Amino acid sequence: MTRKILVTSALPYANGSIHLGHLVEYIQTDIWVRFQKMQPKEKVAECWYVCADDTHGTPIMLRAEKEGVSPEQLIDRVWHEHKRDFDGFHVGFDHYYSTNSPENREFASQIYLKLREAGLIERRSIEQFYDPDKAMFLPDRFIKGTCPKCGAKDQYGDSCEACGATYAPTDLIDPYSAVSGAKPVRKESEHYFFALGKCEAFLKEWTRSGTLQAEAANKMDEWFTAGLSDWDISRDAPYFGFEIPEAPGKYFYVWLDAPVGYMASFKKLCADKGIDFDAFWGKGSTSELYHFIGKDILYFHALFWPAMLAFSGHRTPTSVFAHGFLTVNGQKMSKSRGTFITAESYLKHLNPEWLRYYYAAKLSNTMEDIDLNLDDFSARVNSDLVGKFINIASRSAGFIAKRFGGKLGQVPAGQELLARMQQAAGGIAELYEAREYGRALREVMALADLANQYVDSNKPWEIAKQEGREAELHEVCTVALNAFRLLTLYLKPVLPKLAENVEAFLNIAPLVWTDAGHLLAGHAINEYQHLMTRIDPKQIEAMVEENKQTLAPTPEPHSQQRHAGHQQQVAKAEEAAAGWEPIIGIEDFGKIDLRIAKIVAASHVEGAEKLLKLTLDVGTATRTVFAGIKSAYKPEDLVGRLTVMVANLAPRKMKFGLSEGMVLAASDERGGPFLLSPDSGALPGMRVK
RNA sequence: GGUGAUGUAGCUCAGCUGGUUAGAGCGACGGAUUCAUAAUCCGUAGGUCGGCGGUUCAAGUCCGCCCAUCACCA
Repeated sequence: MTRKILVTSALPYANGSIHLGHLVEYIQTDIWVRFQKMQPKEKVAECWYVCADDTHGTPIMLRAEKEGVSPEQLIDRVWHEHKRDFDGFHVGFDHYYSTNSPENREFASQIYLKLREAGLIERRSIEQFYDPDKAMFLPDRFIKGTCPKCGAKDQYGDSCEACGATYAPTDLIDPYSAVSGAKPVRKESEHYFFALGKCEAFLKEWTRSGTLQAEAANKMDEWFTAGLSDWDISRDAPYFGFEIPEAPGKYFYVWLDAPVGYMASFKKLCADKGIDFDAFWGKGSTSELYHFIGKDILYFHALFWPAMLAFSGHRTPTSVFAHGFLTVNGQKMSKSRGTFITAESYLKHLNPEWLRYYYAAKLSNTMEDIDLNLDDFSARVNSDLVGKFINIASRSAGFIAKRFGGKLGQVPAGQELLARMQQAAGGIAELYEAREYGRALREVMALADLANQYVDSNKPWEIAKQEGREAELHEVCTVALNAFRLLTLYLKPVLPKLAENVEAFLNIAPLVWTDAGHLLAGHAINEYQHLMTRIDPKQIEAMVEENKQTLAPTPEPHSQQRHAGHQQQVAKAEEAAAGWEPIIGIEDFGKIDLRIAKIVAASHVEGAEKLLKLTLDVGTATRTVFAGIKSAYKPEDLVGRLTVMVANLAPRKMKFGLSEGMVLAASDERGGPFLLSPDSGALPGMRVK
């Protein structure tokens, strides 16, 4: 069966730089595509890889305004930056486009009209916050105000970064527009909705028939259980995007036209290369369509997108491949720790293929997060790539050049090592196909170990000193270089640039998978030049240092909307502005009755994630308090110790019982909570002031 | 708060439907070697498989509770 394959990576948003988190996805996809392109035409007739910048939405509009340029100018500049970064990492798109293209406008409109015809578009009015100064509606993230729970100032409209509470923007105290500072007003507007609920039967069917990852299927079940709600697909002017047909002043929400960008990008490629578009996107198409995405945007790609396609007369994706997030040194990427590393700065200091190899070594077909441990990174790359793999060529090539005029000898029929390595081609191919790159590379490195053992046991350096053993020496080095060629072939999807250099060294045509079926003999090769250097830890240090940022006191608002593969997972607490709570007078402080309390009993609370139940002796009375300190303290360690409590806090009814006050503890992103303790001598019931 | 996932040697990870003394790579340590931009080869040590309890003839593998990390939803 001949396969025709179209592959996409999610569309990066055009308001930020590409960073190492994004690259997990593009490298994962690129490896898969390169593997497919190495297959013979009888197996894989065509394999195309397209992507584009995701360019619409409020954040882009406002950022352009802030920079004093038009949105078009902004997205044009970012496109070039993104393209440069992807090229730098050898991500080989067949076409990299923009969602702000005529093709995309056409497809988005067309799909919308088809959905409307199918009765899946509904209109109704909703009330939202509106900025009267800027004359625009405000997304939740652009409304700030005081947290209704803890009173922290300047919190976003969806959640508080100080206390973690979540709420609706309408709950904020003294809300203001993050754009103009004006007090937002409530205003009604008509919105367009995609009736996802009506697609439920189809989606359940699609989920079952598609080859979704097990974890993704679980997620889908969760969503089905929760019920599918309508999707708001329109935004009011001013909005940078496409106007909805026959709806003046209404624009497609950026997430509607973003995935459509896959089609638009491919359409343009078709025009350039004469490819049959409908063979890939038409209803009933027998070609394969795969979307590589981050797990955070599964909802869009496994629910909205297939529904949009199915009810607008298109084929649905063959599969959606979701991957996990990237952590660096076991933690979320952090600007202050210097682990929020941009593609650009990585390329300034390090070799892109090191990262490609390391990611590949960590990747599987699951949605699990992967960790970039910088120490492990250099140890692994140096050991595997330079120590094991490159070393095989380096230790054999000299003899061929010096003793045999740069010409390979013969390989005896049935040579054991090479036969074994050749036989591995099928298994390794299956692992690549299944996106089990980590396993694939483990196999390849096991073969590299065998090759080194072969050289070691045949000791060419000894043979070389003995007269009359030239033929033996020639054979050993020829076998070793053939082993090296096979290893290069197996690593080529991961290390395309290195493979190219090896092909030049061995003086051979670009390697394809079927080349595993034959060996090189009596062939003239070129002089060996070192193919890869080791990582110097200083390079990593320099890169991390360069990425360390002093955080601005007032961070600019950023969009919560996640688009394609945008792992914008920077540790949150750092983004919170540092600032003192409102200044109060002594009389205000006097209202707080702080007392020394002795913990006489402490226990876990069934079903509570963070709470411990404390019984406090405050001298004249006993109080029950639920404290969110479970993460830091064991109940048995607390009994008997003294701490400080707010004795006159209004009792609060909680799910688990009545909490009569609170105990004091310190914490921030560096740790905690740490319970307060008085110096010795203090007794239960004493007032703290 | 709800749901899902993860937690196995110093590090990064394998361990399928429960079944002999729990594995690999890297690192560490000891030896060998010198062809190779200190690479390679041989060997050694390291784990109460997050914790507690349960089911079973038998549990890293199943169940419950707890702890930790992460994600999604509200």
